[in-house]
Amino acid sequence: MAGMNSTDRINVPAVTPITSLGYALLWLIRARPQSGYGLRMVFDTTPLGNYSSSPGSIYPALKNLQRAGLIDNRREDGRPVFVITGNGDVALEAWLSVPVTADDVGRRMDVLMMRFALLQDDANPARTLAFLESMHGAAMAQADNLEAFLAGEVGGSMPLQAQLAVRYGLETTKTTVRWAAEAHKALKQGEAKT
Amino acid sequence: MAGMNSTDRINVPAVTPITSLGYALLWLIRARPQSGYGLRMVFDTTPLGNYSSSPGSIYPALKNLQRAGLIDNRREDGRPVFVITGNGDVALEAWLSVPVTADDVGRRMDVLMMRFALLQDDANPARTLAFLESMHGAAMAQADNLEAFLAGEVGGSMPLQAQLAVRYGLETTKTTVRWAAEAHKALKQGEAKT
DNA sequence: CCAACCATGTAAGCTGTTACATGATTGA
DNA sequence: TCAATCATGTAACAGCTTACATGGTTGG
Repeated sequence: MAGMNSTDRINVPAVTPITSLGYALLWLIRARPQSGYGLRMVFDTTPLGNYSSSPGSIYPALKNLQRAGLIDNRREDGRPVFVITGNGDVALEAWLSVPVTADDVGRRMDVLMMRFALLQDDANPARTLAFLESMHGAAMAQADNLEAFLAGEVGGSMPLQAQLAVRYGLETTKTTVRWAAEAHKALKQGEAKT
Repeated sequence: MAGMNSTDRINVPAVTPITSLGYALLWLIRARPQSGYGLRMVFDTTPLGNYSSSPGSIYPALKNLQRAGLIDNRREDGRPVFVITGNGDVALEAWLSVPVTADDVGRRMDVLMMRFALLQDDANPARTLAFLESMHGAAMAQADNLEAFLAGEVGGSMPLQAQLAVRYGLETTKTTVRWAAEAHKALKQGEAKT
């Protein structure tokens, strides 16, 4: 047993946390069970979150989802397909429902926009509106943060161009506030028509 | 020599390309020669690009700059300081002068804003204006790209919420266009006053 | 003398990417 | 039969981050 340490006998790879790419895959699989190859083709032909369609991205993420018990690998009509499990559905629902934070708005707008796109045709239409409301509130909070920073000790004494750079972040955040309000209105109108 | 392969005798780490963090360090060192610790403190007390002040970020980047011959490690009054070399100055000047592309605007605004902040008090004031003009043009090009995409085959047939997500990118880009124009005006006015 | 600061480093992880390799199936 | 498509995988890298470790110096 010389030279053996605790990791030597562990051959079961750990389940790492599900990433945004993982949730995108989960959503696609729930919408239509398909193979890894099929999923890659989806990423190839649509601008889904800007993720790469290369195997090095997709397959490791699928392995991880499977290890986490969120998807299953079956064979239908001789073709391999991934299907979502009960746990997978629960996890996806939970992720889609997480409230938006000011930090999200400041640093992960790309992920938020992907979540918004995945909420398309959601079983519970109110959830999309709740998402936009949450985002609207978080963006306003983030705008307050940035304004407070600029008015404060540190922000106010920065060189002009550093201040202008922060001001750009503020303008972008305000754009987010406006967009969330407009998207909310657009969806509510579409809803009323039904 | 059994078991030996070509990598066994290579102990000189390769010089990897200089990253945006590297250029930020280079700029700070040029402004004032100082130790790695001193640089960390700068990242600690200012929001420089949102980089971490942790040693795991700074020291490897400094090593790389040194390997590339862009900085030197000296000792002044018994204290260690990094100083910029002639090559370092050339590399920094070149990086600060690179034209802005539409892709930069779409995906690396954080880096562009850091560059803008580093142009503060530049030896050549016209360069800052040129940067903003370049950014303005690139942002307009990017806005055209997004509008063309939405009007086109693929974009037009996407689900509503995916379209709204792209539209968010468009609004953000338009904000960039406006900001660049306003910053340009602000800096020209400040220049005229002198 | 010892807490606080100065100074530098490594290991592991995160969340992907590009590039390469491999084989099965299938329709023309 | 052979090119195209279907299907899955690994290795290496990118550009950081967090967490941990390690010592020297210095002022009170």
